[in-house]
Amino acid sequence: MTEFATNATAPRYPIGDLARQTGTKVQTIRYYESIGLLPEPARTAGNQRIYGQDQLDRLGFIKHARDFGFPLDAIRELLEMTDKPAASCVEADEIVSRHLGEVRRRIGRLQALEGELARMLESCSHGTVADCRIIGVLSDHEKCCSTSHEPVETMPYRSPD
Amino acid sequence: MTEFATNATAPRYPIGDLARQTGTKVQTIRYYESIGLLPEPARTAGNQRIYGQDQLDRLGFIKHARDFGFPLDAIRELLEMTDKPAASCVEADEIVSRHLGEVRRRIGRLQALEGELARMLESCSHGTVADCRIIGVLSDHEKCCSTSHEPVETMPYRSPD
DNA sequence: CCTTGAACCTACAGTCGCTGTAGCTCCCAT
DNA sequence: ATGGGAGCTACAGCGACTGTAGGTTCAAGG
Repeated sequence: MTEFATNATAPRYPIGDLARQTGTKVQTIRYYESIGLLPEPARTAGNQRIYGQDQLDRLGFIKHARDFGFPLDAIRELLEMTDKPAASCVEADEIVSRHLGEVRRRIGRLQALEGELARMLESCSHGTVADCRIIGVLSDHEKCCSTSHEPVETMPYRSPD
Repeated sequence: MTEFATNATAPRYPIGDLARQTGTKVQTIRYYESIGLLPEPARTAGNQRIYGQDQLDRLGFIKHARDFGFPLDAIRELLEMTDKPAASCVEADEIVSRHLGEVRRRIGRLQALEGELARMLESCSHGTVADCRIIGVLSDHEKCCSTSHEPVETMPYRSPD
C-alpha cells in the first residue's frame, strides 16, 4: 500500500485540494506552473498532479504575496531568496521598498484624480448635455482645473465577487 | 456655394499631427479606430489617413477622459452623449459617480496595503533571509497583521517615462 | 528627375495575470 | 457498472495598448 520512495505519512494533495487550501483557482495553479513559478509536480498513474507540503507552502507564499500586490516577477525573486536562507535579506527589503513606493505613488495620483472627479460632479447642474460641465471639462482642456495632468494608470472595473 | 469638397480652409491632419496635438501615440489612434471609438477617416490617394477638426476634437476628448482614468467603455458612452446635446446629462453624472466610487475604493485598499508594507519594512532587522520578518510574514499567514486580506487589484510596474 | 529618410501602411505578437471554454479522461462512491 | 465531479490539454479572451516586421508614400534637397 505504501510506496517506497517518499515518506508514508507525507501528505499528497491533488490540485483541487491545493486550490482550496490556498484560495487559488485550479487554473491559476496550472498557470503558475506553466510560467515556472511552481515546479512540475509528481503525477499519478492517470497523469494527474500530486503535490506535497513544500508545494503547498510555496503556493501559499505566492498567494500571500499576490494579495499584497507584488507582481509575479518580484515574487519570483522573493522565492529565490527563500531558497538560500543564509543570504542577507537586503534584496527583500529593496523589493518591498520599491513596491511601497509604487503604492504610494499610485495613492497620490488617485487622490488627485479623486479631487478632480468630485469637483466635476459638484459643478454639474443636472441640465442637458449641451451645458453639462462634465462633458465640458472633458471636451476642453482649458476648463479643467488640474495642474499636472499625468495620466492615471489603467483602471479596470473589477467584477464584484 | 462651397459645397464642392468641404471647406477650402478646413484643416487636414495626417495621423502624426493628430498624435502630436493630442499626446496620443499613432498606434493608439489606429487602435481606437479598430475598436470603433474613432470613425474611419478619409484617405489620401496614397491610402494615408487624413483627419479634420472634428476628429481632432473627438480624440482630444478621448485622451482627456483616459487621463481621468475612465475605461474605454465609459468613454464610448460619454461620446454618444456628446452626439445628442439636448438630452439630460444624468447618465454622464452616473458614469462619473461610478468612476469616483471606484477610485475611492482603490484608494482605500491601497492605503491598507501601504500600512502593511510599511510595517513589514519596519520589522525587518536586516539580517539573513532565515530570520527576515518580510519573508516570514509572506510565508506564514499567522504572522501577518492584516484583518481582512482582500487581494489588491493587479498592480503593474509602469515603465518610468 | 532622383534619392534619401521620415512618416505612413497592414498585420500580427506580446504585455500582465489570469479566466473561461471545449472536449476529452480519470477517479471514487454507490 | 455507472454517474458525476474532478482532472487533463490546448487555446482564446480580457483591457488598453505597445512593439515589431516588412512594406509603401511623401516631401525636401541635390
